[in-house]
Formats: sequence, C-alpha cells, structure tokens
Amino acid sequence: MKETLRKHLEKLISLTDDEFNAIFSHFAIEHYKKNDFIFQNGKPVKNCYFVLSGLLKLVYHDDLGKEHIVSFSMEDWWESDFYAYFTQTKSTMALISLEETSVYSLPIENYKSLCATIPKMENFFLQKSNLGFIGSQQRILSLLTSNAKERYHILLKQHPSLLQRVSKTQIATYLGVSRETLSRLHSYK
Amino acid sequence: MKETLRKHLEKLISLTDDEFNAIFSHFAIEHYKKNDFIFQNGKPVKNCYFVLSGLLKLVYHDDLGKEHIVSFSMEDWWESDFYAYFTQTKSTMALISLEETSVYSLPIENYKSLCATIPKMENFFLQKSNLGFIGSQQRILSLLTSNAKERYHILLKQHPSLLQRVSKTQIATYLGVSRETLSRLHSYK
DNA sequence: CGCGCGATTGAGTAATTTCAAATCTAGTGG
DNA sequence: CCACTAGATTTGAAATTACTCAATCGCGCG
Repeated sequence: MKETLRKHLEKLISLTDDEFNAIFSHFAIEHYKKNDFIFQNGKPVKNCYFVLSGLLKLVYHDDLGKEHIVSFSMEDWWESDFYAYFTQTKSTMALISLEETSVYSLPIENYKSLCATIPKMENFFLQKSNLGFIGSQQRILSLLTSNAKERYHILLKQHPSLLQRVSKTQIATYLGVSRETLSRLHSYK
Repeated sequence: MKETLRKHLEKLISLTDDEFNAIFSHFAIEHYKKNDFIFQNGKPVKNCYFVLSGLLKLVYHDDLGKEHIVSFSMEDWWESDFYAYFTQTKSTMALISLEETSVYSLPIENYKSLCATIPKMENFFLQKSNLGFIGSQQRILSLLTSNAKERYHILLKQHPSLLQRVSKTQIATYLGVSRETLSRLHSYK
C-alpha cells in the first residue's frame, strides 16, 4: 500500500526514505464498498484521492437527472472535484465507487503544505496536472472529431480492461451516447 | 508589455522587482499578423506562449481535412500543444493567429529552469495547470450534457467578446457543430 | 458596379435519441 | 437441477437532431 504510492511518486520524482515518510504522513487511507459515495454533489469536497485499488466514477447529474460520467479512476489515478477542492466550494459532481475500493485521501490543507514544504511534491503535482490537462484536451478532441463508434474504439484501445469491469450502460454514459446506440454499434463491428 | 505579464503573474503569486526581472529574461516577444502559423502540425513545438494582445486558435485537422478548434486564446492566456511541448515531440495541432497578435514565448528549457530555480514560478504553473484542467473538464461536461444550442449559449455567457471577434464559422468549429446548424439556432432564439 | 466572403436557407440524408418490448444472464432459493 | 427474479443488454420503430450539398442572400471593398 505504502509502496504503491511510493512507486507511483517515483515514476516522476526521486525520494529518500525520510522524504517519502514525511509525504506519506499527509495521507489517510479510506475503504469503500461497491456503490458508495466518496462525496456527493452539493456537499463540500474535503479531499482529493489516490486510488490504490478498485474503480471510481466522477459523475454529473444534469437538470433532467441524467447521469454523465466525467471520468473513471482506476488504480494509480488521482481524482476529485478539483474545482470544489481547490476553491473549497460545494461539489457539482459526485464521486462513486464502482467496485470495492481503497484510496489514500489528501485534505486540501495537506496538499498545500506538501507543495509548500516539499518542492519535489509541488513538481510532482505540476507534472500530474499537466498530464491531466493534456488528457482532457484529447478527450475534448475525441468528442469533437469522432462519432460514437470511433469514440468507443478509442476508449477500447486506451483502457481495454475497463470494458471488463463496468457495465455498458456506464461506458455509454462516459462516451456521451445512449446505451441503445452503444449496443447497436456492435452490429457493424 | 512587461507590466502585463507581471500583473498576470501577480494575480497568483507575489514578486519582487528582482524576481520578476529574472523571470522576464526567460521570455522572448514575438509578433504575428492575422492568419499566421505560430506553429504547424507535424513540426516540433519549441515554445509555449503567453498572449499579450490579439487572438489565437489551436486547431486539429482530422483525416478528412476538417478543422476542429481545440481552444481560443485571448489576452492573458497561455497556449501551446502542451503534449508536444512537454514531450518534445511533433505537434498534432497547429496554432494560428485570428488577429494581429503579440505573445511572449517560453522555450521548454526556460520553462524547466524557471520551475527549477524559482519555486514561486513552479507554483504559478501548478495553479495555472490546475485551472486549465478544471476548464477542460467543464468543456467536456458541456459537450456531454448540452446540445448545440446550449453549448452556444454557454460560450456566449463565458466569452461574449469572442463573438464580436471571430466568424461564426470559427465558433461552430469550436462548438463541434456545422456552421449551418449554428446559423439555424438563431431561428429559435 | 461587380467580386468575394461569410452567413443563411432549403431539401434530402444520416446519425442518434426515445420509448417500448423482448432477450439474455447471473444469482437465489426450493 | 430447475424455476424465478432483477438487472443489463439488445432490438424495433418512430421522432428528433444534426449533417451535407447546393443555392441564395448581404455586405464591404476595390
């Protein structure tokens, strides 16, 4: 567990034992069953989360109550409603477990003190944020340039394991198509 | 000009004169006419850019040659093909001026040395990157939850000045609808 | 005046949605 | 081992939305 986080950090920065232990003390472990709310929309967002094991979805409910999946978070991913987290406002989204899931949680004060006291961690978060931004931009591009079938195959290529782990309804909700349309794609290939 | 950048940085971090001058020396000014390429797809991306005045579009050309606008960059915005910039690979997108435009350019080596030598700047870029990520996620959400008309009104609300500055064809390309569809939206409101 | 470009309009087509019904699947208890 | 149920998936058919291609309009500028 501890080693999982350490390995994850050391993909981008190098750490001594002391440094890692100092960092590690900022996190707390949390466990969730399947279909638990990690946080709900309308509520403050105290933490961001590093997923140790399991699977989460970050969802937005529109005016009609329809659910839209902003992102899936698998092992080794960071997740939160980052707007609400950084601005300490109430969430517009909910974070929900799709499997039994373990996370390390990082309260915003700890995030700030990590950045302020351990320059390497600030650099780590900067790199992660840049990667997150790039990833989002590519998702925007896939929504702009591709139809349902193409988007499905892009997802299939990027995260083949996801299709084994979540229902097709969830996949459709992520791709931005109805589950019926997603189902019909298979008729063609 | 120099003051524009300084004011921009000081929205998020505070700087002494000396600090700012050290930072400023990492940038170079560049001027472009309307419809110039700042960089082209297929070419390396040497810089990221801070827009002093004018307007840019970051575009992707799909297999059919159709253009998709990933983002507009107005005054006070940072822009690049960040994937190509950070990984020093060739761009998949092009950055093009829509007006006469002045930018400060920041080569990747200078970005890295800024981060490494001036912790405040690393913090600045972290905050900017977080904001950029949040903004992208909201655009994803608008693409998932809203139809053409709603997306148009969201853009109208967020950047009313944009509609005065660019053609409706460009707006349509950003929204992910055909210009004819955008045109027909007005019939309803 | 006439050219050129962007915006609009029209008509037919393609993609996707919606609502409803049917089918499949995995787990449960008899 | 089988029947039953709940949930997920697929299929059908009609309606909606957006796209394409073509033609027209409107306007600024040489």
